[in-house]
Amino acid sequence: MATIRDVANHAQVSTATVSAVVNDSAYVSPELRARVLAAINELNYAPSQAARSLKRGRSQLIALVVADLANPFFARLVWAAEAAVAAWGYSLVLFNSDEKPENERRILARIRALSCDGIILVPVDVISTQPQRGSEGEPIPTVLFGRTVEGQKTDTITIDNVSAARQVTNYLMDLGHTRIGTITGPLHLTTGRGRLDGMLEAMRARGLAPAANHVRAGEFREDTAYSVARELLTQPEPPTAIYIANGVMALGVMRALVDLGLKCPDDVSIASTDTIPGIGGLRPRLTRTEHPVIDMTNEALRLLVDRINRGPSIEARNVVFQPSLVVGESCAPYKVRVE
Amino acid sequence: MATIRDVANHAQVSTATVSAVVNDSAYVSPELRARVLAAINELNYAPSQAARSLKRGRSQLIALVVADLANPFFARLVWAAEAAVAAWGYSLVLFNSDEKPENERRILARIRALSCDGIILVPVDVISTQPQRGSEGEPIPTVLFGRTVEGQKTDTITIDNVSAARQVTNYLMDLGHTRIGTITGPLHLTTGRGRLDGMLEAMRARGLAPAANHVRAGEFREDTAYSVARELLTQPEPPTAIYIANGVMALGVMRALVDLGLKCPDDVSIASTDTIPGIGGLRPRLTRTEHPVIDMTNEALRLLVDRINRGPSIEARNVVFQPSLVVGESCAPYKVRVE
DNA sequence: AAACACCAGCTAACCGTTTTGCTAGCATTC
DNA sequence: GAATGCTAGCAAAACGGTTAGCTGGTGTTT
Repeated sequence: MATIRDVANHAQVSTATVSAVVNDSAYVSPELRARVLAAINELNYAPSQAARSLKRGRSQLIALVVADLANPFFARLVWAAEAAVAAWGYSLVLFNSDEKPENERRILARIRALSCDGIILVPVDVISTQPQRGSEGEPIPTVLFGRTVEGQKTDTITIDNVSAARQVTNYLMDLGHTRIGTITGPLHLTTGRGRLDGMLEAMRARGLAPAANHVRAGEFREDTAYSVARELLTQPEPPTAIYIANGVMALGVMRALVDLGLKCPDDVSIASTDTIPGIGGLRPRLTRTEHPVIDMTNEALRLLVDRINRGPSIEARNVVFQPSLVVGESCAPYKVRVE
Repeated sequence: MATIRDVANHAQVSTATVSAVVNDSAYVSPELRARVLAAINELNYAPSQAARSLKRGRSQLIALVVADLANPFFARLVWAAEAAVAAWGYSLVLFNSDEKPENERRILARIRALSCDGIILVPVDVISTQPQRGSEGEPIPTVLFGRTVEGQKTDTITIDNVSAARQVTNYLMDLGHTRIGTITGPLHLTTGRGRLDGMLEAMRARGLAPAANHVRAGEFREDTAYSVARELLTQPEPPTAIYIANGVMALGVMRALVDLGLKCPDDVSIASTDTIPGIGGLRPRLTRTEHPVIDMTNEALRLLVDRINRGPSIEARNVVFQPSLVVGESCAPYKVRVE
């Protein structure tokens, strides 16, 4: 393609002038500006991002690293992030760590090589929550999304997981349920841990606690949740209500119910934190918390771009979003079961 | 970060030697190689992708442009593409044209500026199916995905839409249905057009045709399909079976059924081309065709990388995948309706 | 009219790689 | 021992932009 020099020759000006026109970085007389623009048009010139990156040390690339691209929650994040990134004039480079620390390490090295200007990271490994050093030695601007570790020096965007779980659990208890089971996510993640903690806390506040065999690990996965739900519901004294830690697992539980011949909410009440897009169209509608993914993503980008422009001097900011309870038809008041 | 010169100084060799070691592009004595590797390690050196891109004219970036990132079908494509792109040693830059030609134009310009090595494009506009000229003047290697126009000079990966529609329609007719309605996609897309054509063709082969008011445009969207399905089913003589052109719309139709108090498959049979992930867990299971998205994506990348390496000389290849019918419980044999 | 300020536009250095000659040292051959 | 071939490693020129610093022409001030 045409280079800046071709344009300069064609318009009878210097490359500096062409650059000034392209970037609006200095005054150029209307006459020359017109000549340059004409030449650009005629030669179909577009500046090489590679050359720019090299000289400026900025690539106009923002990396998004998600922990599980197959999960609709993250798919939605990707969707929102693409739009936000484009709106700020960057391009989105997408990576999937697939919940594997070794992938994450490889990806972060690649991001460094690409000299991405910023990272939105759903961290898998604790190590990765430490700032990544970039090509200048100072850390690459990073926003951790969704998950954190305590005492973070990085900007973070999170949801109040404890509150989410508390809201849902309170709702179930308000309906009279006391024998409540739960299917949790991985407890080494703040999303998994916090949601279990919130549930336990809410029950404790009313002098309750789930039976030990009513607390099961579902790994945030549909198929695991399916089999765990079967176990949970086929034991001698099954829970009358189940709190499920995320939307994908709720789908698995619904499936288990149908396959076990159980009716929701007649036989068992189901409620979850987090949802999956499209599930809104299904019946019974799930009682769940909704997370403002779009707002969270936009805020993540606002923080990130701000940090890119203002450097590491400013304080780390931790923004916590509040989930909201959306009541569907998947929960019924507790009634003594007729055997 | 450390540059190649830092490494060269530190190891007491020239930059050329460091380059040779890093790229394995020339013989370097074991002794020097060891010194260089040690220096690289010590300085935590990683080559700048920007400088490489500039010099080599290759960026190791592959662009994926999808038409609608909110659609689970494309979300799945993104998931598969990220993995395939990484496996070939590239990074994925993601764009969403949101079905808007003007976005697509902007995106293609951006891709050119980034000097991406290849493009996987779900085209929105006919214009965009013409090859994009890159920084050397020759076209950027491109694979069109899912949709095409006839007489294409570009590599394409498609599904046999006509066959998909035919399979589903035949299945419905085998069950005895003759009054079959359909909710179509946009007819200017080959995916929309082909599926309608396949349905009409299958019916014509048995001397049938859908009533004019039983053919409705659903725009491949959940909400549109919902309202269109309501119209379709509340008219005087509703269809006894509906063929739906994609998975997202099937979800909308299911929702409409529930809201109208109709039972599937007792009151109306539902079948679709294409599905959405996660829908497999729901009841009744949808009768539909499944599209081998992962295979299609892997093949797309194989073609793309091959074209990147071998240039524009080789013939354009058009690979057509076959969908397969998956029978669920959403269809019942036709029976005379008891009014 | 001399001195000066101002500024549009140019020249050239630089960003960090890759790669094309080139050099110099050694081994082989007559 | 001179001529030749071979090759490991180097110096330096790109790649296509950005930008600091310079130049020379114009306008203003005294």
